[in-house]
Formats: sequence, structure tokens, C-alpha cells
Amino acid sequence: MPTSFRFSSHNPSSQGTAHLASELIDKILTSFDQALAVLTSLESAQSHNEDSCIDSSKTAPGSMGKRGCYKRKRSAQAWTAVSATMEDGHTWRKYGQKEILNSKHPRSYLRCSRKYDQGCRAIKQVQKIDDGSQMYRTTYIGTHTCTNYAVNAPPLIITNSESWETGAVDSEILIKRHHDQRSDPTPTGAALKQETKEETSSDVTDMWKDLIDGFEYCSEPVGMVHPSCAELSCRNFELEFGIKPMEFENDFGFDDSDECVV
DNA sequence: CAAATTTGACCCCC
DNA sequence: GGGGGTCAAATTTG
Repeated sequence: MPTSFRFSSHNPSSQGTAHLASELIDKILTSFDQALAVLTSLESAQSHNEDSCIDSSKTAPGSMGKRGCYKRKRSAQAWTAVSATMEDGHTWRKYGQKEILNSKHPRSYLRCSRKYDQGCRAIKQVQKIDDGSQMYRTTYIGTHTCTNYAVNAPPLIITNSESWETGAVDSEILIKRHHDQRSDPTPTGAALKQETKEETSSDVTDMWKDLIDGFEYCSEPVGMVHPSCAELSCRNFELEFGIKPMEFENDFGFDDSDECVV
């Protein structure tokens, strides 16, 4: 699927350039959403080997009972978000903390508090950013399957990058969503980064870069950004893609006179 | 008292 | 072997 965006330069019903720009941005976001939905499903399809604790060859050294019977999150979906708060709309339970080499701040390991009563497998890692900005870098791994949900999640900033452990962030885009914030419970302003550290295919990574390149850079203050990933909020996901995924499209009527080729 | 957090031990994988 | 992720007992918190 092509990753470039193309728009016609006029709209008979527009009331000014600001309005037009607003519409364009909305369309871009819509396309972005759809592209990300596709990426998400692709990655889901790719994911394998989760829950491999039942592995027979667990004749681990040293009388391993339950201990040691845990899986690494290899090939799980992962996203990174940057936020001034650790709140993200879900409730989490901390299960570990580690000092990380070359990092001033320890990394906290949290899993969804609904892990046991709803079998939710979402986990996240939170680490304060070293640059003194008081921001937290959060890596979300796995998908929420629970209905655990709160209302005050932070704003989002989408970033693309790889290897955030090394502090390398290639680029960052701030995107303002102009409409229908009611439908998206995720609050404004955090940062979300498609994570590529796992075994995400290079195709997917390239698509991401293409998308972001296509966006250029939006310097507007952060408003609402669609997380487009189940990690931040599975309910988010349902609202956006499951329940009324086509609403935006209908709102904007991708007709011939105002084309948006994606 | 139950739920959440802390923390050291343990294990996987590079 | 060491860094990083997870476990689970101990401790704290509400």
C-alpha cells in the first residue's frame, strides 16, 4: 500500500485556509489511523510464541518450581510513549524495578492490574528520562485484553525511533487532532513511539518512517494524538477501530473532488 | 486484611 | 559473564 498522501488543493465548502488546513490535517490523521490499524493487524498476525511457559524442556538447573518459568517478551508488540506522567488510563501493578546501565534512573516494570482476574497480558516499562526533563519514557508490551480503564490518560506525542535504550530518537512529531476528542478517552499530550526494538519487520518500520516523513513536522502544541495501538488503551482501540472505524471517513467524504489517496 | 510495592534472587539471552 | 526481565517473599499502604 502506498504511503504517500495526496490532496486536492480546493474545497468548495471551505471557509478559509485555516479551515482547509484543519480538514487536511484531519484527513492526514484519518489516513494515519488506517495505516496504523493495518500495521497493528499485521504485527498481530506475526506474533508468535507467546505463553511458552508450558515448555516441556524446562528441566531448569536448580530445582525450578514456578520460579524461572517466565517468558521473555520476544516478538510481542511494543510501543514507546513519552509523557510527563505515568498515567495512561489503565491501572498497573508494579512487579519489579532495575537499575539500568548508563541510566540515572531505574526502570520500573509493571503489568496490568487485571492480569489475574481478566487475564490481561499487557505490561509496560517506565523509566524517567535522563535529560532532566521530568518526563517518563514508557514502553508498552503486549495487548490489553481487559476492560480495565480509567479516564485520565495523558496526552500523546508520536515518535518514531529505534533503540530508545540508547537514547536515540530519530524524530518526533506532534500532531493535533481537531475533532471528536470525546470519542477518544486518551487524554492529551503524551508521547507515543512505534517501537522497533523487537523483531518487527523492516517493512513495517519503513512504512512508519514513510508515514512520518509524509507528515513533515507539525509544530503545533500537542492536542490529541491517536495512539493507534492497543497498548495505550484497548478500549481506545475498540472505539476507534472496532465500533465506529468508518466514522471519520464518512465525516469527510472522500469523494473525487477532494481526494485523498492513500 | 487485602492489595500494592519493594527488593533480592533467579533466569534468559546476547 | 553480565545486563536486563521476572518471580515471589517481605513489607508497606489504605
